Amino acid sequence: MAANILIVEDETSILELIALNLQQAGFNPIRAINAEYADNIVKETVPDLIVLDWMLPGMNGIEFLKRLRGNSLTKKIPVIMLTAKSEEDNKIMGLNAGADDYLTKPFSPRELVARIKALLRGRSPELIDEPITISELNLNPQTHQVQVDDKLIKVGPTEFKLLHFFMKNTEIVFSRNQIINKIWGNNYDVDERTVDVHIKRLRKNLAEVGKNKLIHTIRGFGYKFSEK
Amino acid sequence: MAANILIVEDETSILELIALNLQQAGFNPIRAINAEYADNIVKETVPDLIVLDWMLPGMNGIEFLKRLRGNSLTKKIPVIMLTAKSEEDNKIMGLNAGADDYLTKPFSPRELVARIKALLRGRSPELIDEPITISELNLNPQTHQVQVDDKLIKVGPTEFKLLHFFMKNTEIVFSRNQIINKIWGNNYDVDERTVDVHIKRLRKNLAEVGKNKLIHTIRGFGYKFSEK
DNA sequence: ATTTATATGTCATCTATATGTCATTTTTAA
DNA sequence: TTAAAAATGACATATAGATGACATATAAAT
Repeated sequence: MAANILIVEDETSILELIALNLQQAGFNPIRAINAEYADNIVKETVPDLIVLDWMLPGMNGIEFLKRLRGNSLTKKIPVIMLTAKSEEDNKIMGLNAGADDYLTKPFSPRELVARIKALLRGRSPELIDEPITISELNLNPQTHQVQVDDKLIKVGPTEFKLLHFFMKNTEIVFSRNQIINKIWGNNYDVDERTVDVHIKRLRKNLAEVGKNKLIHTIRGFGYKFSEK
Repeated sequence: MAANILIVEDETSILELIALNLQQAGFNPIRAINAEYADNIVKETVPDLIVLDWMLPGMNGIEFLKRLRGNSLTKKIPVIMLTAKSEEDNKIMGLNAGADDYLTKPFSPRELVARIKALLRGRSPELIDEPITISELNLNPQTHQVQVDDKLIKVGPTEFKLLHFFMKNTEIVFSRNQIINKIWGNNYDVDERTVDVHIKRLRKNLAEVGKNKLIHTIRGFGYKFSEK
């Protein structure tokens, strides 16, 4: 569920520093110590954002970036470039090559996280855990609360995940299998009917505040969360 | 943990005076003798607050301020403007440009510190280690005491840190790993279950004054401190 | 330096809550 | 009216969290 962020950085101390901070900020860091390695990772799982060091052994950052931009699958991934202070001029080259933002070393991890959030907010807001309100129903991932006005609603762990997922993806119909993959994970083996049961439980919870109608059954296809 | 405060002031005597006083007040002062220099610093580490002189050589204070407000990352940093008495009219301009407070020279360092605290209290209370009281439970980091009314509560070292952390970050759910990182430090290797044990000990301590309910278990996610 | 007290982290056990499945009932669309 | 799909209630099981005990580590006192 958390955004996958690929970090391409050859200095392992910095790599770890970044990874740790991203983890703390609720992201899922993926480490790569050079561009070749990163390239392989990208082929397997397209990350949601890339933090890319300018100076890398072998294929350098710019080259890797150009490659990313040349492929339709990876063309749109937001990229933040890391440059050393002395290479300041490179930032122009970096931005020209298609970087979305850049940061000069040394930088504060806090700022990096802030910039990542800023970029993700623009591109894929569903990946940052911000509070969501839909027809007075408010879900706050930080406080782990669901409420209407000031009335708190008790919701079990799985139901919470389910509701969060729905509220991040309103109006879209999901099959039971899609829901299982999103909530339980890809290689999890649960019965399709189990989804029905959790939907039922969630509806029961929401019924306390009269919001159970937000979850719609699409007969033959699955479920969707909709205001309409 | 101490708040980073950027001071932008061209007269080094005043700069040092301010820096000294902030240090004494437990803040971490960062010095800049002009706006260009300050700009570079801000790019590296976003400070928690800026003390900005109005009259500066080169780019003046207002210009710098406008620049700050134009960037989403720095937009929200509280800024205190310093103006000379003769420039009193400028305070209006300063506030228009987005300053959060202003102070006319000569000012007492004590007053500056007070205003800084006031601003931080509103924006990021976790940065000033002041006593915190939440539903009658009072924690004082200076005296290292926890009490309700006048009744002192005995709390072990780890439990104290834990409680302090929770009281600075109320309502937010933290995973056991996040708690470990915050309390034990980043590269410390303790079992996740250990958190449970310390939570239990803290609850036991708080139970003496009936405040154990302030710590909530969020099944499957972690713990949070909440009045609700 | 030695003793004493206090705090720490881990483990095994107990308890509460959540989970997934199934059988049954109800709803829906043709 | 009927067949398929979805809703529901019940239940056995799994899992996460609470707790008490203990051996060890750390700090304080002598």
